[in-house]
Amino acid sequence: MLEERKLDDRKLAVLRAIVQDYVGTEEPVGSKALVERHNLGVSPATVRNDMATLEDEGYIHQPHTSAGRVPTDKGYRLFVDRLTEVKPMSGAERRAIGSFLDHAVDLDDVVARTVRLLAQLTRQVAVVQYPSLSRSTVRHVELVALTPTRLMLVLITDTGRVEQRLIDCPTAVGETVLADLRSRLNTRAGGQRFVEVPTLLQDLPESFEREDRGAVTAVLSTLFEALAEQTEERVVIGGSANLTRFPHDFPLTIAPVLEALEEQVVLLKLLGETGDAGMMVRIGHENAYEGLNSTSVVSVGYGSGDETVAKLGVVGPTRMDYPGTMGAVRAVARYVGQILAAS
Amino acid sequence: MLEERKLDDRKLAVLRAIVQDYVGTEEPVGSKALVERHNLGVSPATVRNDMATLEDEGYIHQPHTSAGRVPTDKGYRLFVDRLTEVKPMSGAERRAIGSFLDHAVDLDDVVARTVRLLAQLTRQVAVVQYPSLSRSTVRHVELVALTPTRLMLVLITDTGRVEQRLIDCPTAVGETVLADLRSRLNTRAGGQRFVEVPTLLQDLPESFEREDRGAVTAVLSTLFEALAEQTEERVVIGGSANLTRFPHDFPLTIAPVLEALEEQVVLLKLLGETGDAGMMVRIGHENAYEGLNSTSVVSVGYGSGDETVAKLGVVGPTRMDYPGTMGAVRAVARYVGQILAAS
DNA sequence: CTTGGCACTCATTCATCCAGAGTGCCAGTT
DNA sequence: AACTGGCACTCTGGATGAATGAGTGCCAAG
Repeated sequence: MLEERKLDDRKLAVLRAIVQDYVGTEEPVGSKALVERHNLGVSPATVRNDMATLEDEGYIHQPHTSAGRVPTDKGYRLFVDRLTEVKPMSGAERRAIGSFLDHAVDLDDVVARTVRLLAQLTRQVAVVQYPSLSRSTVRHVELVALTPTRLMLVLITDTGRVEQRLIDCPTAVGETVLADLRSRLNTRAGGQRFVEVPTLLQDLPESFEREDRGAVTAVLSTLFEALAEQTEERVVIGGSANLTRFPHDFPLTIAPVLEALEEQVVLLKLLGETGDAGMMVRIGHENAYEGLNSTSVVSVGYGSGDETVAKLGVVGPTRMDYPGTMGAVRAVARYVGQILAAS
Repeated sequence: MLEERKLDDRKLAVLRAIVQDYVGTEEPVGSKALVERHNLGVSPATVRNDMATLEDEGYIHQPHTSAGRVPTDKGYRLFVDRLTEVKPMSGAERRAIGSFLDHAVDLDDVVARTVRLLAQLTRQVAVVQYPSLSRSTVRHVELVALTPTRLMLVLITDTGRVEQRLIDCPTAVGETVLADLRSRLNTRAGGQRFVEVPTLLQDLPESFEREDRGAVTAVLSTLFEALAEQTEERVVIGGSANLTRFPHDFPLTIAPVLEALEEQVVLLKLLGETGDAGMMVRIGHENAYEGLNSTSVVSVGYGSGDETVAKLGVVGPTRMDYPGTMGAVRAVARYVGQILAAS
């Protein structure tokens, strides 16, 4: 509050112009070039005064005396928060996204195509988390008796995944018991979220005859195990070659980024910080992970309907086209959500 | 043959020395430095003559007049083939490999640790293929009639994987036919390798009544499909940050390499070229994929027992320490094989 | 066949210089 | 009070050029 009193509209316009120019040219931008390219309606000298203020406040920075100014992380932050809007994709771009993703044949393919597409659209490194199934629900549970003491459990999730397990029962299970168990499993667990299923089913053995409880327990523990495994999280990346498009800060900054990108844990944490609603932009030092201190991360959740099942985003230099990147990330996330909802 | 008549032992020694020095210093090596660092027992002038011959024959190359010499791909090839031995890992290194891999808890972990380890040992980019299941065998095939025209096929592999498919038959299938089919499937396909199953079963429909053949064919094609999917191959990479250790040829050569590493297809092809027995070294332009023309690939198969179930290797600059890299790759492959055999 | 000598070539390095972009400050104008 | 034009100053980046030195090819002699 106190600080911002000093920043009138024109100073903000100057900051916006600086960010835009710098993102375009990748070179420090001076007062003269600024008034030429943007009609600010004032002279370079005035802009210089504004720039001095902006520098005092820490929004821009001078690499060395008598060079132009470069936005700081703080400057980008202000730019993203207050000086710009997410740039929507053009109709043509949206159609391209659609037709590219529509050809996906299964979940793996959706993710693979998404990461590719995002990398191409933004010309940066794309990061896509596999739909976490902890929010997923159970569509159907099937039990098949292979032999009297050997069952097969088939779990079908609402995202269309099928998982099957073999179960060795301590005692033989009759056909009627099996049918009973099958129907109870589905009425109680069907449509429920994975995480809730164990709670909902824990007292199930009690409603069976004593001699069948061992078998029921075996089935349940196998089911819980399968559910737990389905929530395993995974991240895929793409377009890492785009890192080389910044010959500027080389290779000082690229190596740690590559390392970070190989660490599933780091990526999951990174994406995990994204709120369930809305887009997250982490600029430079705002990233907890040190190797990403000179990069920005734009990420957003996606999912079918209004539920977030996973996150996706891009990693690029702090000097990135924020409006465009945010637009691309949002558009892709929405489209992936639609695909998941449809299938 | 004809060419090599010109290369006496000393010339070969000179080539060896050039390769060794160049790998160490990353700088073109001249005649004087050569005689100083290796006791060749002759004067620089003599070495110069030898170098001229070597250059005529295409084994070394001069970046510009009055610079030292650099080995060509052909030179490295000769070096690898005839001038050096695989350098065995030291005892300490072998123990380190063992203790690192021994802590793996499951297959995913083995692969993840292997790729990490290989990247660290060689300080290059490691590539590890998941054990291919094309060598796996069928343990059991189960057929369950859900409705008269709807069957469920369950495939169990010797690695414990279970795959299940629904089949819609064109005609109803009687219980006796089903039992017959089930038993024939298991006697013929049980214990057999995936790849051989289609051949073994292709004439199966003929031994059934005409009206059941449609159903049998449907079952078979579903089974073949499931088998094919189980052999899906996957490759993981690690240590891509090591690419940045060569600020020399930057970023001209790094971008295509990163692109190649993201292409599963390219990597699978690359590793696929490795013979089942023995190590493969592909130097520079020997790599079919253009983006890898300035890199060398050292790869070898690994597996439990004497069977190769997959390949692993590293990608690095042509100017790499071949003996050391080959030693590391071989040692890791052997150890992974042992782990797989034990589990 | 080997060697020492020698003239020659070039990349690299360093210092110097110049041009240009950009700044901060100040005094004058609106 | 805010803006502007002018001015002196700073500093980078590119160009120029000379010195350096590593390295070569060739030749005549051992």
